[in-house]
Amino acid sequence: MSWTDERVETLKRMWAEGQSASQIAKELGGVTRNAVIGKVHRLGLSNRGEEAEAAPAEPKPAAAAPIPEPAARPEAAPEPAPQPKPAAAAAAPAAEPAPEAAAAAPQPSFNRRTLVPSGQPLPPQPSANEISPEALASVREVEKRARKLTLMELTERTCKWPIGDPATDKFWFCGLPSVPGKPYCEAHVGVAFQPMSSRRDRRR
DNA sequence: CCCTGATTCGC
DNA sequence: GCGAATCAGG
Repeated sequence: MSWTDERVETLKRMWAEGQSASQIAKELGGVTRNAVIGKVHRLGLSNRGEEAEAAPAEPKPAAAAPIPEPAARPEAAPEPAPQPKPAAAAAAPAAEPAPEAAAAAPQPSFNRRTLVPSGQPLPPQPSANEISPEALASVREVEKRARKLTLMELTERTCKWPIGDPATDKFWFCGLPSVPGKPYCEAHVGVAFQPMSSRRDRRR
């Protein structure tokens, strides 16, 4: 790979957006973050964040903008794999396209309980649905050991299951090691990805 | 450990 | 010019 005009432009754009060198490298492909950093320096645009600070009230949308929305909702699950326990297999993750919609998380500053739509609000409470008792017990147990990370501290390998009430300061993310390829830890994957079945709403 | 960017230096 | 290796830090 070489630094074609197009690639350099992408580099500049992403760097200006506050993307990290590794993220840019991943996006470009064929280069490492070192290459990106090296290029950045050679282009002389190291000092990022200084001037040119036009509008981005939030330069870093936390990588892949997680924005978890658990709540047993298979249809909207990030992974189109309703399978409960696919059993460890294919160790090779293969090239992940990583669509990264980068739709800069709207992340409105959680004001008073005003928000929280009526649809799928607080996922922390695995409540209502019929989830295996073991899974529920596991979640409640694991939530006690949650690392209590903030949105910014989440990475591709930390559980993004929200715990607590977003309307209060008693809110954080699980943060335990996530299952490779999944956004949640073992326990939360168990309640997040339901086999889809049951729960046919009775006429209504 | 995971991740950042910064610098060096052989190619 | 390039970027792996390395450094320095969170």
